[in-house]
Amino acid sequence: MSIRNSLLALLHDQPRYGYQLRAEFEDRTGAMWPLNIGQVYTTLDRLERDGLVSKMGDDGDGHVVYGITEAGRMEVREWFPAAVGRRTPPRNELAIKLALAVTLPGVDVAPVIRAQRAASRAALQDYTKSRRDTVANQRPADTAWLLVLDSLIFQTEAELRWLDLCEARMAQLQQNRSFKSTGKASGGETARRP
Amino acid sequence: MSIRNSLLALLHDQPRYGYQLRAEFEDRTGAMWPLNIGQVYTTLDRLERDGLVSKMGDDGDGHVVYGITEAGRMEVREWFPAAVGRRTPPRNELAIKLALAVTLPGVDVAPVIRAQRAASRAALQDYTKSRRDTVANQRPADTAWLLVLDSLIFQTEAELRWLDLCEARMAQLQQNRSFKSTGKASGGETARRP
DNA sequence: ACAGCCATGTAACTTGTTACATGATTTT
DNA sequence: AAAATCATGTAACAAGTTACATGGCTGT
Repeated sequence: MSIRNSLLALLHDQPRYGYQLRAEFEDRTGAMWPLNIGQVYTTLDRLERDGLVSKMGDDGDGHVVYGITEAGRMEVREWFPAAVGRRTPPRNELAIKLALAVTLPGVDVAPVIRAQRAASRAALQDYTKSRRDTVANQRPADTAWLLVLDSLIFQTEAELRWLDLCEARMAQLQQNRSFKSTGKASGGETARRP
Repeated sequence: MSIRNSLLALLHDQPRYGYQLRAEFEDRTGAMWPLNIGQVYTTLDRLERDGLVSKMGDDGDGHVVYGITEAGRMEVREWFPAAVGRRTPPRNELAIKLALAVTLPGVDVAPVIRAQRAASRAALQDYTKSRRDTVANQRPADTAWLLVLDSLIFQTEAELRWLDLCEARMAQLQQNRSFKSTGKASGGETARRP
């Protein structure tokens, strides 16, 4: 849905053609989420099918220019203020993976956490470096790209903190098991089988 | 990919049938990401097509039980320690939306941020409440569900902090524009047109 | 008898990805 | 002349969602 809505928002601003749409999108997101050009054309087809955009013919340079329709404008006006991801947040593959790792027997959780932490740390460093470089350039046009970078940084930091918590929780569990095996059952370990 | 890998991981533990797979998945993720039963069957078909699982026939109760193959086991052993989302992180719809909102003329950013903040705050409260309830129950079986909740909480907190930053950045930009219009150009606003 | 859950599936659909074909224009 | 980039598209595919059909079994 992101791409569809993004292209629509760009066309809400002004009519554009396929290649332009990709360039504008990647300008704003700093090419963090590269947009395949094929995707642009198929999405434009679908938007046209749904009556949200329409071919406006040539622009003099032979480009196939699309314009937004009234129905499309309405969609954009609804999209922007509509909060995202309220109902069911998008599936978090990392969270799912660790949830399975800690509950399935025979999976060694520690290396999973370690590998992810290394990757997340590397990503965070990359983002931070990009941020330094971007700020150094001092180009006000990069406002959007900076926001995207900040979002990625915040997210990754949260991920790292969560990984720490996972590790600590696992250690705690191990300890609890030790206590139990030495006779000191913890309060939470009430028997539940009849 | 999450679902496919999750089902495979569950079958790596032991053979199961469709309904069971959904139940096990939702047990572990606390039904935060509900799994449509139809999806389970189509995914099993694809896994079988790819030679990662195979029908093991009946289990005595008439259930269609699937088992994992050697190829499937290898996939699972690769999946767990493989870090997630390194290359291109999954598209963040909120980040994209705000990046477009701040760069497209004619979009009022403030209400977009406000609406999202309200929604995120509400979500955070829900998660926090669920967490309190779950901890109160003191059932050790909920370890995975707690981790998932913590992940959601961390993520949402990061989102809220990021929204604050966006708002501050916007205010700053406004101020810069005022300065400029009163003749005091800021350092970052170097002219770039030839 | 009927409602509701367990259980297995199928069909049609959406968004998004990848690979390929084709030709024009620009750069080296 | 060759290579790269601009530009438009198509075909095949993957993952996931939704709605529907079907039948057995259980509890009221």
